[in-house]
Amino acid sequence: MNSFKAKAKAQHNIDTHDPITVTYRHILTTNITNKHPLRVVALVDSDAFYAACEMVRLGVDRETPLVVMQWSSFIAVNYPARKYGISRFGKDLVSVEEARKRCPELRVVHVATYKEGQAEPGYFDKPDPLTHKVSLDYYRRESKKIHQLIADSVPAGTSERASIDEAFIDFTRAVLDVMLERWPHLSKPPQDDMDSALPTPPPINWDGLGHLIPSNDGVEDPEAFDHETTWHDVALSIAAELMDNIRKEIDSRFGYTTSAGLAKNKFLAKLCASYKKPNSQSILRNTAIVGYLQPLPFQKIRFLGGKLGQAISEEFEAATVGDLLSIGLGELQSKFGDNAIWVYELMRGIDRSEVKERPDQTKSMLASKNLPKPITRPGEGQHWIRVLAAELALRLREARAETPGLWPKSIVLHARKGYESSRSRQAPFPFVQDATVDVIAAAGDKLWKELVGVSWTDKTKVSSLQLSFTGIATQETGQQNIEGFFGSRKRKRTEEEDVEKALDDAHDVGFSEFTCERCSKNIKIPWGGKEEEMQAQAIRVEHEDFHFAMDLAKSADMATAAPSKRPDSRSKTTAASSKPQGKGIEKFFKRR
DNA sequence: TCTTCTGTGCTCACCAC
DNA sequence: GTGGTGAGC
Ligand SMILES: Nc1ncnc2c1ncn2[C@H]1C[C@H](O)[C@@H](COP(=O)(O)OP(=O)(O)OP(=O)(O)O)O1
Repeated sequence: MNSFKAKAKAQHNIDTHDPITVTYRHILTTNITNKHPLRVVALVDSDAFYAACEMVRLGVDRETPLVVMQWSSFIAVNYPARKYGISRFGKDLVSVEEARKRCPELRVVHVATYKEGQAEPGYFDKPDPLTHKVSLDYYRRESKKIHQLIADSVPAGTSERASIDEAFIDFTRAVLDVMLERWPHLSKPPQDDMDSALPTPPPINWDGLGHLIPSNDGVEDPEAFDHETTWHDVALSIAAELMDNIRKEIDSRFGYTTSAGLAKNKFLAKLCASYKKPNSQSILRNTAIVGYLQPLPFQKIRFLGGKLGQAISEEFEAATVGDLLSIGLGELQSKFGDNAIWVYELMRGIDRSEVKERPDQTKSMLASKNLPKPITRPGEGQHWIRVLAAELALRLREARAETPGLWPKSIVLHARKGYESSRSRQAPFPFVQDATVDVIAAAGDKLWKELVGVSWTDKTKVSSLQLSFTGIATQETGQQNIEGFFGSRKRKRTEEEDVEKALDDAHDVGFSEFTCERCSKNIKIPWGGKEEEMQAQAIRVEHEDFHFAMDLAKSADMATAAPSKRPDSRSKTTAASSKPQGKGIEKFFKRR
């Protein structure tokens, strides 16, 4: 209930979010900043996104409980399934079997995987992590469709892709447009005085606009809960209408339900989006901000979950945002340096960060594989690099189909040995007509040798590999020539041959053969069942090992001859000397 | 569902050199 | 530009 009262308002200035006088200038300005008094930001989040994607793909009913698995863990659990106590993090419920026992009608879907380095991913009931590689491509594509629809539904440049299933929208511009359309007199300031205050705002009917987070700000008098309507509330209600329309459109067009939060800035929008889920939206009026924040344990807030939050909590014996409100800025600064202002403001719901449009295309593309059974032979590495290359080839091809000029600047290979942190090597990725598996794998192999070649021993175990493209952008001039990039290669392959070969890799029947990149030799491999596949793989790995050994001999010579690259320049610039312990509090920005 | 937590597979931002 | 880290979904 929100009665429209004409009582004189008592301005309390302690509350930063108090109504400030909104003028005609505010309504008519074309320059909307993050300080605009009617600023409204929304955060939209798809409900149980991967699970929703699979429900759409399989055409299952909305009420069907469904989980998405990645190996043996739940990566997404839809809301019907959550009712059975199945959760992503459940410690009392870990196995699919248990989940099925609790919920017999549960649909269980494993994410798509590449089997044995095939050219395209497929769905398997119980893929083997030793031989398969996860593909998240479908979710990225669905995400893109949703973001495109959002971007097309709001003024240009007012939406931001925040993650695979989240987007921010700055509704301020759109809201002002609606206001002027709905109340034309707002464009005519009395006596042409742009700085005169707007008339009293109209009453608002919040019905159907979402969940209003209560304005319970700790005041005892129930009358005090009933705050007067402000122009910012009007702005929120209009944004809520717009948001609701967009959410309905996402649902009817693509079948995805979403939840949204609406508030005066990004931080608060994100925070209130989770107030009520799923398929719902929540509204945080300025009068409700303090009340909503106060009981919140601040260590749940972004960036405060780690050491900084822990340090603050110990220093001030505080747990909630409310506990911290009594700490002055000076005191906070004396203990926590530059971050103090940012923390101080956040605790008060202040966040000036802008909603900024991000290019649709990501700047990097990563294909990675954790190796449950670490590899002990370099040839196995080449096998997995080929698998990763196949995925990158497909994804780059997709991206280029949409944006033809796209090309990555560099290719990077990361490898983790045992429990050490991972090491990487990168190289330019010169333009070729078509990014085939072969071209990418060859570049990856080269990096693989640089990375582990000279240092490979009997005891070397590589437990993780990541191959990625970085600096993906539409191509500018230059670097059209690949001649000499793969020095050892004699024969120049045509694009058609490359495509053909990539397809062969996946689809040949009976007895197959592969052409070795290095020696151009055609090597026969069995094809057919699981058994044959394993044999084929063994042959491939064997052959790769052979080349690797040859290279090793070569590069070992080179290493002793020219130690310019990488011998032990490491040992000098490590730990003690290199890190100035982070300036100020930056060292606290490490989780856990 | 609702004491945010796992490990895996991502993307991005930032830092030192 | 290269290589490493941290943060979040
Ligand atoms: N740590 C992770 N590793 C891999 N994938 C993740 C991880 N966290 C989240 N995802 C994926 C699966 C999720 O469906 C998708 C969106 O994440 P998120 O928004 O946090 O949860 P959700 O969409 O599954 O549920 P909710 O409805 O609560 O938002 O991203």
